[in-house]
Amino acid sequence: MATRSQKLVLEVLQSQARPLSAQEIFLELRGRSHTVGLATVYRALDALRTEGTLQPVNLHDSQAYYQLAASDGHSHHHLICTECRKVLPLPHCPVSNLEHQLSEQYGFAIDYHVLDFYGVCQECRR
Amino acid sequence: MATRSQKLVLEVLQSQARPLSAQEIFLELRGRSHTVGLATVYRALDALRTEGTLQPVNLHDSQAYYQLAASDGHSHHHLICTECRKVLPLPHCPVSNLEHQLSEQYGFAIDYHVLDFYGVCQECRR
DNA sequence: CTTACTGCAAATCTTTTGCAACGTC
DNA sequence: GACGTTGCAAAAGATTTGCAGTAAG
Repeated sequence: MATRSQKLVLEVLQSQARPLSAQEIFLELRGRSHTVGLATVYRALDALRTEGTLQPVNLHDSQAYYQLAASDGHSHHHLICTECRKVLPLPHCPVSNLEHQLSEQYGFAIDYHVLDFYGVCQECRR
Repeated sequence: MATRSQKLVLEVLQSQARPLSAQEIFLELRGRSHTVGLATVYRALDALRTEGTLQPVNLHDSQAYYQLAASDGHSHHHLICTECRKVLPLPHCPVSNLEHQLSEQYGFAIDYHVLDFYGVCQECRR
C-alpha cells in the first residue's frame, strides 16, 4: 500500500524521462500546487527504494537521483552524459544471466545490479 | 605530477581493500600522524578522479566512496553487500566489448562504465 | 481511539569556498 | 616575487530527526 506522498512522488517520476533528485521532485510538486514537505519526499523515496520500486542513479554530483525500476524487477541501464547530465536508458540488460552465476560462485544473494556507461553525448561534443 | 596530499591519499587507498570516503581517508591520515585538512582531501580526490586515477563507488549512503581505478584504464566491478558494506572486486569485465558497439549506436563517446552487483553476503545472511 | 503519515523547524552530515600562510621555483 | 598547494573556518547543500498536528481506519 502506498501513502499519499509516495503516490505523488511516483507520478512525478513517471512523467519525466530522466532521474530526479529529492529537491527536483519537491519543486516539481510545489509547481503542481501539491504541498509535500521536502522531508516527506525523502521519506517516500526511502520507502520506495527499499521496496524496490525505485532505483538510485549516480550522477557523481553529491546528491542522489531516483528513477522508476523496470517492471520486470530488473534494473535499468543507462548511457549518461557527464557534460549535460542527459540520461539515455538502454533497452535491455546484457548481464542478467551473470547474476545467477555470481551468486553461486561467491555465496552472495544478489538483489539487483547497476550498469551505467559514462561519456559525452553527440551534442556536447560539438 | 602529484601534490603531497594526492600522494598521501593514494597511499591510504592502496593500503585498503575497500573503497573509502573522504572522511575515512582524513581520519586514517590523522591516525598516521599526517596532517591533511579534510578540504584538502576533497580537493585531492577531485583531482584524482578527474585525471582517471580514482573511481567513485556508490554505496547508497549519501556520501561518496573512492577506489583506485584499474591500471588498464578499465573500471573495477564489484559485489557489494548492502548489510555490512563489504566490497568484493570482480576479476574481469563482462561488458567491455559492449562499449564500442554502444558508442557507434548512440553517438556517445564512452569514457568508462560502472557495473556493481548489490546483495547480501554469506556472513550477513546467517 | 490508535496508529501511521505529514509538515515544519532544527539538527546533522557532507561537500565546497574564501582566504591568509606557506613552499617552491 | 609569482604561483600553486594547504589548513582552517565559514558557507552552502543534502539528508535526517524530533515533534506536534492531521488523516485514516
